[in-house]
Amino acid sequence: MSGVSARLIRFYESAGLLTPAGRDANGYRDFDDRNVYELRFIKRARTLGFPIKQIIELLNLWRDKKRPSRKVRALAEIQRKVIVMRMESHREIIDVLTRLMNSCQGDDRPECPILEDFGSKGIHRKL
Amino acid sequence: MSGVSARLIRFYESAGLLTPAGRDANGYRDFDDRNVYELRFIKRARTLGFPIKQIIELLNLWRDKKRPSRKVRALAEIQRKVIVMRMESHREIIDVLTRLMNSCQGDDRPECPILEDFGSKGIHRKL
DNA sequence: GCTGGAGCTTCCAACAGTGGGAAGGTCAAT
DNA sequence: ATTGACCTTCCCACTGTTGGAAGCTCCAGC
Repeated sequence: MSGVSARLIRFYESAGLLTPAGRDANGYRDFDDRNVYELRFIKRARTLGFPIKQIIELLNLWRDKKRPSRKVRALAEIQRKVIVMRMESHREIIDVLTRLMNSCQGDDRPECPILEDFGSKGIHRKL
Repeated sequence: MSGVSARLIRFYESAGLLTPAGRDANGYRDFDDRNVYELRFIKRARTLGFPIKQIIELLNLWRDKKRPSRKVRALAEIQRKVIVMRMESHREIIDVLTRLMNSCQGDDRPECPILEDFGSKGIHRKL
């Protein structure tokens, strides 16, 4: 129902994300609507790259009916900045890799500017 | 000289990346030019996001004087694709977070479209 | 010489998230 | 009653990096 694997559900529960599910007489977990909702919530937040700790905070805000939406927005803003920074460094990496690949013939000869770049000293000002 | 922490040097050595450094009479590692070169190589490759296993392959190619540059280029190409894919998913995440943030007032009231989105079912076609 | 501090050595643990597997219990269908 | 597919808990692996502890060594100051 949530699309989360049994394994991961147990992990989320032990990590304090998920409200522990009730147990049947045989000890099996009995998930209610709240659990399913939380799991979808967690899955969505993970998809957006939120780390576990942040998701705990988000869930606490969700559970608090009197939360100020300001706090939710602040968490989203932090996350956005994190992802933007990562994307920028990815952008740089792609630029460098593209440049290196263009400089390398990629044939049967051993000469390779990529390997030379990797070992060269002091060229890498920024990246 | 390489800019790699002592800790990480030992890890790289144990992981089979770095040619094991010679030892002095007291058991201390005695790094030579080759070690320093390899460490700079590793550092550069890590900066570009290459995982350890790929770096091992790259170092093996570097050590092989008769390597075909084709192989080096192929590894760089794979890595480029990996980073491009990551960047694209980051791009999507940023779009979603930006949209969510714009939809949330971010004041003292509890209403928050971000939380509502996280728990809603079936809306997340792609992201 | 003796002591302190800063290096070195090793091993063990932790982080974030998953996945993999073992060992045992339970349930439903055959 | 047996089989297969679940459930339960546990521990381990992985990515790369950092942290600590315990013990040794080196050098500088006194």
